[in-house]
Amino acid sequence: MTDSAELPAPHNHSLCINTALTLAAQLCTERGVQLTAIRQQVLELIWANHHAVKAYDLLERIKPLQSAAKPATIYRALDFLREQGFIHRVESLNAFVGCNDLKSAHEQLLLICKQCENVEERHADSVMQALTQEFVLAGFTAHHQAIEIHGICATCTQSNHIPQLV
Amino acid sequence: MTDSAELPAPHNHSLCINTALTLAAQLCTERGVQLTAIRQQVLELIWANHHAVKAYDLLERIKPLQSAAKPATIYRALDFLREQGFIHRVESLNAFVGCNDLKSAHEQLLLICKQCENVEERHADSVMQALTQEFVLAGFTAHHQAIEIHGICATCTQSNHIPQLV
DNA sequence: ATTGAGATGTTATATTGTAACGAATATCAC
DNA sequence: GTGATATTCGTTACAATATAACATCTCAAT
Ligand SMILES: [Zn+2]
Ligand SMILES: [Zn+2]
Ligand SMILES: [Zn+2]
Ligand SMILES: [Zn+2]
Repeated sequence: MTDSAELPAPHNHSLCINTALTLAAQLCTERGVQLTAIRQQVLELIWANHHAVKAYDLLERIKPLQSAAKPATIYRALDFLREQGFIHRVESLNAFVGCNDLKSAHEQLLLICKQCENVEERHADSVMQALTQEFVLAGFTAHHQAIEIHGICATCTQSNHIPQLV
Repeated sequence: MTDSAELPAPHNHSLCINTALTLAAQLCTERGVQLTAIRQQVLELIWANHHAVKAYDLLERIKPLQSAAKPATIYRALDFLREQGFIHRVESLNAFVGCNDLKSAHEQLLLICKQCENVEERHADSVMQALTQEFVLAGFTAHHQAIEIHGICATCTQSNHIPQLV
C-alpha cells in the first residue's frame, strides 16, 4: 500500500503508523504510564501523514471519535505524548509531528518542506557534535534543542524538474 | 555605565543599543527604506536588554510614546525589522530579540537561558557547515534556519555556584 | 467500601497573530 | 508646486493558539 502524493518519498506508510503505535504502546507499558484511547487516537492522527499537524486540526479530526473533545483534551494528550518522547513540537509552525526514533533519546533536527509540508527528522551526529562544541565554548549548559530548517525537500525538488503530465 | 544584573555578562549595554540603532538607520538609508518613528522605537524597546520580548509587551511599552498603538502597529514594525534583518524571531518563545550582527547575512543560532532569560546569538561556522552537509545528504534545499538551544548560560552557571550574600 | 492518583469533562479566559479597509504621509515625475 | 503613486499608519474586527481552574470520573490498592 504505497502512498505517493504527499510523502517524503514513496513508502509504505502503514508501516510508519504501525511501528509508531506499537512501540508507543510497548514503551507505555514498560514505563507504567497509560496510553489511553484519547492519547492513542491523537498519536494515530498525528501519524496520518508526515506533515506537522496543528492542535486545532487534531481537535476537529478527533471529534468523530471523542465527541466531548475540547482544546484541553488535545493539549493534554499532546503534553503526554511529548513527555514520553512520542512526538515533537515544531516550534516554528506551532504544530506537532511524530518522532521517528522512539528507541533513542535525541534532540530534534527537522527538515520542513515549504511545498509538500512534510517534516523529515534527521539525527546528525556531526551537527550535534559541532553544536556541543559551541555550547562548551560559550559556557552554556544545554537542556533542550530545536533545530528547524525550512526549505524544499528532495522529492519536491525532483518533481519540480519533471514536466507535468496534466 | 555597566549594567550587571541581567546581562549576558557585565558590559556596556548603551553601546549595544547605540550600535544597533545607528547601523539600522544607516542600512535603511542605503536600502531606501524608512526607519519611521514607530519602527525605531520598537527596535529600541527590543534592545532594552538581551531578553526575548513578546509582541504584546512591546505594545504596552510603546503606548506611552504611541498612544494609538494597536497589535497591528507592533506586528507591522516587527515584520519590517525582520525583513531588514534587524531582529530575529525566537520561534520557541514567540518572542523577538535584536540581531547582533547586522553587517552579515546569517542564520540564527540562539542560546536561550532559562534562568536569566537572556538570548545570546552565535555564529558558528562549524555548526552551519555540518548542517549544510546534512541537507545536501538529504537532497534538501534550505531557505531559512532556526537553531534554538535552551539551557543555562555561563553567567548564571557561575553565579549559581557562588553563595548568595543575602 | 474507602481512598487516592490519574485522567477527563467543562467553562472560561489568556495569549498570539491577521484581515480588511480607509486615512494619512512620503515620494517622484512632470 | 501639482497630481499620481506607493508606503505607512489608524482602526475595527476577528482568527488561531494555548492555559487556568475546578468538577467529575475511573480504577486500582488498601
Ligand atoms: Zn525524534
Ligand atoms: Zn517537499
Ligand atoms: Zn543575527
Ligand atoms: Zn542566564
